[in-house]
Amino acid sequence: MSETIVTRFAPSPTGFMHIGNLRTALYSYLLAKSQGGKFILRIEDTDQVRHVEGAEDVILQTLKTTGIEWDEGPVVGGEHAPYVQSERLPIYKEYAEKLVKSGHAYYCFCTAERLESLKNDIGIGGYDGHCRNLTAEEVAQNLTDGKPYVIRQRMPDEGTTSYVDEVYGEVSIENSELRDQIMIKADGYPTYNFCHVVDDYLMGVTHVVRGNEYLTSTPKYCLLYDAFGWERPHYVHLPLLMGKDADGNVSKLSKRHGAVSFQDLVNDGYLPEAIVNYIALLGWASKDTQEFYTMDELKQSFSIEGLSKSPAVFDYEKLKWFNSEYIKKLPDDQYNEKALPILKEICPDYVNIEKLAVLLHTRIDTFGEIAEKADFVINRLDMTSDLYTNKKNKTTPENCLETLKEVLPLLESAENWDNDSLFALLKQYSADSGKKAGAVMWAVRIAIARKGITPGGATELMEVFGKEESISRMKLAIDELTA
RNA sequence: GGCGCGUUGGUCAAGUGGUUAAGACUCCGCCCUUUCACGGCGGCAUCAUGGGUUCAAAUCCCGUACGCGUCACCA
Repeated sequence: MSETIVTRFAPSPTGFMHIGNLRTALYSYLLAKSQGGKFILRIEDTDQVRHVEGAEDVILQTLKTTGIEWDEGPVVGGEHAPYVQSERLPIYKEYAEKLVKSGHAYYCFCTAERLESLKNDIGIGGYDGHCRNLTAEEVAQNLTDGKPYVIRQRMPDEGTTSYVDEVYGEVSIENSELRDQIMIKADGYPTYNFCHVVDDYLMGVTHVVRGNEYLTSTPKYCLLYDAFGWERPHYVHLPLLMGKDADGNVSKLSKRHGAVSFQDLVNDGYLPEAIVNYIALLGWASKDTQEFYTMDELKQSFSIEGLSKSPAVFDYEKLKWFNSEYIKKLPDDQYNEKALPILKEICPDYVNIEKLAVLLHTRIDTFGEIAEKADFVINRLDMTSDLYTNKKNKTTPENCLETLKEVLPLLESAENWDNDSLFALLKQYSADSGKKAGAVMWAVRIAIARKGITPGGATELMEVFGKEESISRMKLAIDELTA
């Protein structure tokens, strides 16, 4: 009988969801779901100093909108409740005491000052084991004296500890490298190093999926499992997500590289589906060349073998491409639901925003770009007459002026102001006048748009502007060219 | 600094001893075309480095370099 896979995502509530954390959650979720397993969400809020109010909601909300559903955890509950560590304090205390009794842990009464001076003497993070061998009487005396204390894990003096990571293979560390880390802090809260082990065991987690910053500290956790006599879980460490700065240097993805939280990305106009699709492929790849994945397809395809060992650089260009593809695939009603409110907000009343939205559909990478792409609609841009010069169509400011003067009355008397009618009208003029269609279109488009690169052609834009504004703009253009 | 992990084009990557070293993004060119975009076609560009092992190495071994991570009463 093969065991049922149980994975978890255990974020600490910091107030925002880093994209790297989201990817960890995704992989953890996918690993469970790819094998019909269970996925648990647990909140690790043991750092009271850095606690942020309402931060838990950000986590829940992000997972919901990305489609990562937890089988056990906050809101949905489960047989291992509670799922918030600050509500599990007695459990950690109990298990820590067990280790003290068995000799795998000990009380430490060293003051912050003493620890600080140690740093100067024996280097970073050193602890000299000062309280390692206190007698039971000394401990009891200190306790009755009310001295503050922590509980430390007693590391073996010699030997090595190793484990086999599912991604990186065997990892071995000399026990002499391991510090007697703190399990229970002076404020009674446990540290991550201790409580995640207890919780993972108690909750039946079979596969620990997390970033590879834990790769070298995992032997300490293995030792904890051993001390309790528990079976060690499988470890799946993930390559880190990197960012590249202006100088081309890479480092762990952080705010200096741009928007790095899920919410930032959404606010910039990225679709959750596109974000998930992109980050799924940052550090994982399937054997085939498929690029687009729905969450269901990811659940089907995901496997540990596809995980990469080397760090991946987050590339905003590729995210943009994914996003533009997802926008193009969006059905009209869903696209309009997002685009129309933005256009309504920024466009003058005479603008046909429905038509403009259609033009923009295949031309934006993010919804945040709409304002920029539509700037010429919102304002009459400053322009110079050299925009009228186009080599391919052999246009010049002079011949454009002539075209505009001749076209203006035709437009003024036009009865239908839709794209097809306007296009037919200008085509007819082109045939009658013997001018190239492209040249006519160019003159009209520049005159009304006042911009070289526009979403859509001359007649499409006239439809967007409506008759009155189009003609008004054209008259302005004629005046400027004449002067 | 000690320890650990990593290194295929600018980026994401496939590749598990014999391949013309896939594919995608970016960039460039061409076609389509009322500009731009979309779409279609094509192109530039990669196995960090030095030694081995082997008939044969991007693939296996060792060294070097570089990068990253980690050494907290943070997670």
